[in-house]
Formats: sequence, C-alpha cells, structure tokens
Amino acid sequence: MLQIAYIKDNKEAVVAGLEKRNFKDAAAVVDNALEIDQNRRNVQQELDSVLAQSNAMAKQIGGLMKAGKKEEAEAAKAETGQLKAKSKELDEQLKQLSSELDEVMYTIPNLPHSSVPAGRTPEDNEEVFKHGEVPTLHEGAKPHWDLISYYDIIDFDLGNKVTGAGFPFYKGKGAKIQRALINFFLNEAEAAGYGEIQPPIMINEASGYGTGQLPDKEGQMYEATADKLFLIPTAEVPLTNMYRGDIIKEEALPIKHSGYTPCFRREAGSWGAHVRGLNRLHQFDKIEIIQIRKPEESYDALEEMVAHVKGLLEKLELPYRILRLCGGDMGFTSALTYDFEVYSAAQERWLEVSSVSNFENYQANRLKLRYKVEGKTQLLHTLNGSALALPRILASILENNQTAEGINIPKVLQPFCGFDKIS
RNA sequence: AGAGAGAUGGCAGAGCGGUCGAAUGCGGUAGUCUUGAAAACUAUUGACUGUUACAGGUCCGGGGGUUCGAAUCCCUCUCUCUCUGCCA
Repeated sequence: MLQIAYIKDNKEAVVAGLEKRNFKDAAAVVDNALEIDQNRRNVQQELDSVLAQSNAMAKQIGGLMKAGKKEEAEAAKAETGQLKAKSKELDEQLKQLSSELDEVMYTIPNLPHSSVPAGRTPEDNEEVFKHGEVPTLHEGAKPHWDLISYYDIIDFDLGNKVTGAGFPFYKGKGAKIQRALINFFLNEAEAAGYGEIQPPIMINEASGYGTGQLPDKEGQMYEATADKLFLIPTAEVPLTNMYRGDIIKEEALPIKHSGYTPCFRREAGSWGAHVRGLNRLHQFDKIEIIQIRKPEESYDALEEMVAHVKGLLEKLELPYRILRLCGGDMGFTSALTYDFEVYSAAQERWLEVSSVSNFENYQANRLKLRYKVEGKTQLLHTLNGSALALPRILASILENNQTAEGINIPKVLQPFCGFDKIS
C-alpha cells in the first residue's frame, strides 16, 4: 500500500495519479485517509502522554516500596486509577482509527509511473514494440483446441471427468513439451542470473496480504479452508513473501529469483470463445521471475526483465508485441506494467503470455521489506514478470507451426523434447 | 495423531513481578596498536512510532487478562523441538 506520510506530503500528485487510473472519488478518498490519520495521530499523542505519566507513577511506587514507605506508596496507587481508565479509552479509540485507516489504505491502488498512458480499457494500451512475422498457414489450419484432440496431446474431457473444467490432462508429446518448456525457461532464467527456487504452492493469509491478493481478491484463489491456506495464483506470492518483514543487507542486493510452479485461478465469471482451450485455465504452469531492488535501480531492472522475456520469445520464434498498459488496465499494485502478447495465427488474435511489472515500494510497504542506507531503513522496490506462462505459449506454438504434415517444434525446444515434430 | 518441552536482540543464551530494551558470549561497525594483516584493547551496535530538533510512546512468538507496575503470573492461539504412532 501507499505510505500515508507520502500522501500527506504529495497530496496533489497522489490525486492526479489515482485519477489517471480512473480511481473513483480520488480526492475524497485521499482527504478521508488524511483526516483519519490526523485523528489517529492526535489520539496517539494523547495516549503517549497518559502512558508516560503512569509509567512515571509506577516507577515512583516501585521506589517507595523498596524504601519501605508503604503508606506513601498506597496513596500514589490510588491516583493511578484515573490514568488507567483514560489510557484504556484512548487505546480503544486508537485501535478503531488504525483499522479504519488500514481499510481505506487497502482500497487505494498504486500510483502509475509517469510513462503510463491515460485510458480505461485495453484499447488504450500503448504498443511499444513489435517483432516477428505473422505466419501464413496452410489450407485447413486449425485452432489449437482442435489440434490437441486431433493429435491427442491434451485432454480436456478427461480433466472434466477427474477434476473439472479448466484442468486438462497433458498426454504423451503434450506432457513432454510442457516439461521441455519448463526446463528451457528455467535454464534461460538461471543464465540471466535468477537463482532458481522451488517454492510451496500453498500460502498462508499473511503472505496473501503481503503481495496484495488479500484482502480483496480472495475470490480468485482456491482456499483450503480447514487450514486457512490458499493455492497460489502465481509464484510471485511465495517468491516475494520469502522476504516479508526482512531488512536486507545492502550487499545482498539485488535479489533475483526464478520459480516454476503450477498456478491456480478460480477465474470466477469468465467464459466464452475467448477462454476456449488453453486460453484460460484453472490450473496452469508458469515460470516467474522476480527482483528486489534499490529504488533508484528498479526501472533499469524492469527493462532488464523485459529484455529477458523478449529473448525467450525470439528464441521460440514467436511473433509478439509489447504493450505498455494504460492507467485503467493496470493491476492494482503495479506502477508500470508491460504486457507481452504472442500472435496466435489460427485464432487470429493476440494472446497475453507475460506481464512484467514494477511495483515500486507498494508491495514492499505491505511486506515491510526494507534495507539500510546510511543507518536508516528504507523500503525496497519489488518487480516481477512471467517468463513465461506455458498454456498460451503452447497454443501459439501449436497453431503457428502447424503444417499439413504435423506440428514443428521450435529448434530451441527440440533438445529438451527429444522430438522435432508432432504428427 | 498422542505425550512432554520450548518460543527473549543478527546468532547463541541469561533473566522468572519493580530503575530490564533486556546480562554475557559470538558476530557487525569505528578507533588504538601495526608497513599491512591477524591478535589484543577501547568504544559502539535492534525495530517501529513520534518531534523542526529534543522529549515521549510501543515491541522479549500472536491475542487477551491479573497488577500501581509483566519478558517474568494466568488464559488462549500459532509455531518449533524431543519421544511414540503413521507415512512418500
């Protein structure tokens, strides 16, 4: 979340930033937060002075007891009753105000970076880069959902039977190409300096709050209610929460990790042609990369991550474009997001395969993730990106590389697969 | 899953109702000595909040209670360890 002190000092910029995001009633929400904060501080100060008084009294009584002056001690005791009542009352007010402030602060999204275009919908996103040729497909080319059943490599019906919609089985060469993609992506990440992590795929509530899935988006996660654990929607959650509450030593920076995990998303309320086949699943595999950076380095790190993802797509020989998301389309916690989209030739549309974001200190503030500069603790910046999510990559490989004789496997994947064609 | 023990500063570990934000050791930082390093010695070394600055306040796993006063007593939750059971 944002820091209230920052809002206090930069009120106008904050309101302007929120408006760029089309955040409703920005000025009123900000004013409300500042007012609650002011009240909170007033109560805090009053409470502090009451506590200071009773601490002093208690010490005095202690001294008197030691000196054996029983009567004086008893007299002093009698005086403390009022202070006690007062502090209890103030303490309750303080708790009330603090939780009110938290509630408001949790509803305020991150401020967009200056380069973020204004806008409301995906149409307002700005295309900043494009690469590769859209292939011309042979007569009778099919979308991937037809290809996978024709070649019997991914089975949705079986998934329906055993689990439910959106939980497919990968079979034979389908399973092998998954494994190949995972290895390829992890190796590439390792080579780019991202230390490989295999994190848990369930997280507790505190972690959900840390990266911003909670308190708002619990409906997006599968929950194991008996233990109050959640299946992760992305490896970002465990990878970033590794450092929750930490004060990082400066020499340990930058921190760079990769992690492969299955990801689970309930995707409540999505259906239709655009979510057919591999386009949207409840369980899918993804390699995530994250960075934890000093504030002044975070935008260079973002570019570095963008370059990494570009490299992956180019090695896979997929046509892609990069969008800078507009204020209205950006995630709640992000300051700047680049989406990567791969062209899917048979569906004749762009599919989002990666989202690379700088959260600046928005997540770090919730996480209390800091480092020390010249003796002072300062919030770090967190970044993450998909590198990459498998299903749509697989969809476009299948669609773009299909021929009348079968589907060609991209060269870089062949050593991992052990075959060069699905036929 | 059952029984027992425990949770204290970066780490180890004392404290078990009053001046304890917390002994001591290790580690870290700075200095003295040294050509340099090591050793030794000296000093310093937690976080949060707050103030222009000082002051003040909070934090000894989390939450609640008893008390004038709690790291210390009570309740509760969570976690860890040991033994037994089960198990990839």
